[in-house]
Amino acid sequence: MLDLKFVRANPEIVAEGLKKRGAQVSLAEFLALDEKWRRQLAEVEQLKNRRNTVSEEIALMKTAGKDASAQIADMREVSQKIKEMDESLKELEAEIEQALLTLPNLPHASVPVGQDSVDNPVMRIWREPPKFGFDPRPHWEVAEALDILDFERGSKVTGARFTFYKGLGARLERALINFMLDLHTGQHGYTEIIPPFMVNRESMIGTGQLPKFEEDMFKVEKTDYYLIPTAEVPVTNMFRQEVLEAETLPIYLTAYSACFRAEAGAAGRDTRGLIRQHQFNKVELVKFATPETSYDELEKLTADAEKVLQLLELPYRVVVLCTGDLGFSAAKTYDLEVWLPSFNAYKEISSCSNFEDFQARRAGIRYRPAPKAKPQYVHTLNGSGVAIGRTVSAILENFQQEDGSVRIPEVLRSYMGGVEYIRA
RNA sequence: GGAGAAGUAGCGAAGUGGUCGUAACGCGCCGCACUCGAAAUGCGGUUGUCCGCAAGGGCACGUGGGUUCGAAUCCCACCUUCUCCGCCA
Repeated sequence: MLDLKFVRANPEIVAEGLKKRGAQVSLAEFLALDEKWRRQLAEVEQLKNRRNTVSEEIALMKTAGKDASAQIADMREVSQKIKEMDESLKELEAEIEQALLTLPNLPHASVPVGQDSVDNPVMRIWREPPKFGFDPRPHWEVAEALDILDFERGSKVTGARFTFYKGLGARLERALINFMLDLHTGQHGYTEIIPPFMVNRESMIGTGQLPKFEEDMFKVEKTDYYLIPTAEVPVTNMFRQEVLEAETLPIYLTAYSACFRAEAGAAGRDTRGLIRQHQFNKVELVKFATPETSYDELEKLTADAEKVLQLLELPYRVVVLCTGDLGFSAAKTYDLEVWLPSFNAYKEISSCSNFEDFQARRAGIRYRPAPKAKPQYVHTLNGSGVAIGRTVSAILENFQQEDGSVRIPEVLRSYMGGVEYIRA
């Protein structure tokens, strides 16, 4: 959420930022609404002041044994007026709140202006894509030949975009989760979290999934709960409506969770394989930082995610999302894209963002810069560290052998019970 | 799921219709004094937020409603925690 005061004072800066994203927003209407609200607020507060003063007088008169019926009758009218005005004020507030909640974050100055993913500049490339002496197969074919993924039964038991992992396939998924958590906790200084996989509506608003993207979520019937689309939601909301002590920052948390996405609008895209599932596993990185350090922290967080791919020997590149491709809540985002031979392209496997105070303002996450100082909003960051299902895909495709077996990267073997190759 | 109890500042806790919710009292924390220094002791300070150029106001006692001239206090609904029972991995 943008700062109302900032929007009020700098409408042209806000309008420009939103335009760079390609968002069509009329600020004039919004500002008029705000103006109206402030006018009414001043008016009703004056009435409340009068009510408070006179009520005190009534109390004094009563204890003195005097008749206060004239004042009481007077206040009855004032109170009625206040009630009416409070109601209309509440409606105005709700309108402003709604407008504010549906405005996306402003891009950081360093974010390149562009329309869509085609305009995302490539920052760096790690390892060239592999060359095969044979026709490499897509991961779903590799996996079915090895009997480690069962897409058909997933569809039967649940529906499209659900999958059974089996044998060494399941083992590989579990190995990756453990490897990544061990790396981030052991080498990168993160504290491990296992969060709830369902959250309430407040939390979804806190990180920016709601109110705009309801269709992308799975909602649990008869409750206020949503299945989490990423551990970012519960982990960031851990400190919702709290004031953190400055010396505790930065906070580094890493969490494994299953993630659930309705994938509305994705019909027909990536229908085969593990790339686009309704349920997938992910190890997430979340940081809470001061505004002064948050962009350094973003670089470090991205490096932490990259380390996973490097140790797994997977070729990848890093792009910076241009203004038009930036997510709703993010001020700046780096995407890590892993090479997938079956796509003959790089595919997103991690998205690392600095949200600045956008989420913190929604969720009320603050810190006290100094012992006596006013609380300030923290900056929140997160990134996949990394998506597990897509990593499995990348391993199956990049490390497949001509005989159909798949080489397990060195670093994973101890997690795989010493297995070096998955064979049929 | 059933029965009971409770939610007030960083923590404990008082207040049960008006005369001070920047909230008694205690702990903690900050400053000062005393001291070579510390401890102990004494004195002072210690919520957040909104509107306003300011002066100055408004709001908040789990949350949301209601009653009243006036609600932490009375009424209703909900949330959370605790105790007991039931069920359960």
